Amino acid sequence: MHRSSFAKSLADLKSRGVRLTPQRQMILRYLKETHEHPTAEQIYHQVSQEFASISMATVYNTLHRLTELGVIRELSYGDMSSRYDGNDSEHAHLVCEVCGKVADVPCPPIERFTSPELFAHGYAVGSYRLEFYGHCPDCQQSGAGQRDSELN
Amino acid sequence: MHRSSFAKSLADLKSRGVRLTPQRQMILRYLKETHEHPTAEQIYHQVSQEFASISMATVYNTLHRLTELGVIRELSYGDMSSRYDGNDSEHAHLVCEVCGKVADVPCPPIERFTSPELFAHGYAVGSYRLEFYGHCPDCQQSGAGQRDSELN
DNA sequence: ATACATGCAAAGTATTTGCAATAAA
DNA sequence: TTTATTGCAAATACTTTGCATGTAT
Repeated sequence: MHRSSFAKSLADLKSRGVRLTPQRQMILRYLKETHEHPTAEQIYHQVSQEFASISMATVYNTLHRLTELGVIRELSYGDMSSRYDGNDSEHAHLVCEVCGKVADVPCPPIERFTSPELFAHGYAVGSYRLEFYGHCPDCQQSGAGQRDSELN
Repeated sequence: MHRSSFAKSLADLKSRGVRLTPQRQMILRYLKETHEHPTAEQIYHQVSQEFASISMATVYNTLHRLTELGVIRELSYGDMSSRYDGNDSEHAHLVCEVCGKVADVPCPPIERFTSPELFAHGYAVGSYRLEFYGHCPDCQQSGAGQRDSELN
């Protein structure tokens, strides 16, 4: 038996002296338990059900703080709101350009696609992002495809 | 001698029946000639010098159209405005998280990092994006680092 | 000639901020 | 008790839209 990813992150944050308000715990738990890559809006909606008075400002505050602390990831896109990912292990994403759904895919270790030219620029690289864009199975069959709003 | 990337794209668009207004040509030329990955604002500013009456709406319209046509790429980020890339060949980016500067890096062919799991999801993948985040040489030495606004 | 692009100003959306009230440590 | 976080409302930043005018083909 191993502790949930949520419990692990929580302990980690506590040991780092991060203040753990109920709001933060709920947001973190939700992100660690879902695989949905929700938007701030969806997180707000979800967490509101248990904690009615929470505000969007707190949701955004918390998401930034957790991202900065490295326990979640922010995925930003040009034409839709950012999505948040509780899976902090190394992986890539499959993004549906029609409905916005995001799926996780395993990803080769970073060394696989780093080149000497990369280092030649002298950047101190801390992280990377690999994403594939396309149409998900649902949106391929339903000719027109559902909008970003409907499912995902 | 080979035709400039701009001339090539222009001919390509013409043959595809795309209406080539002076505004569009200027924006496209600028993007094909710079390696700066400018924002919409920067493009507007630059093109305004030759074509004073151009509007932001036209800049955005054009950027979307050109992206859709596949001759440029849009790079969106969470905390700053999108940047546009006239280099339509396969490559990755090095992004400075301090000043926002974006550099091109060669990138292995897509097959190098696709896995069976990727296909198992059934997505029809059309494109991908690979980005490395870190601190550029300039921002590493200048301890505090310049802000997104200053240089890049 | 005509469909499509432009430019303006107004609207929209996502996200951020200031600040007084509140609660975690 | 102290200092960071919350929640509200107002503000900002970026991007999009409606519509009358203009223009590339």
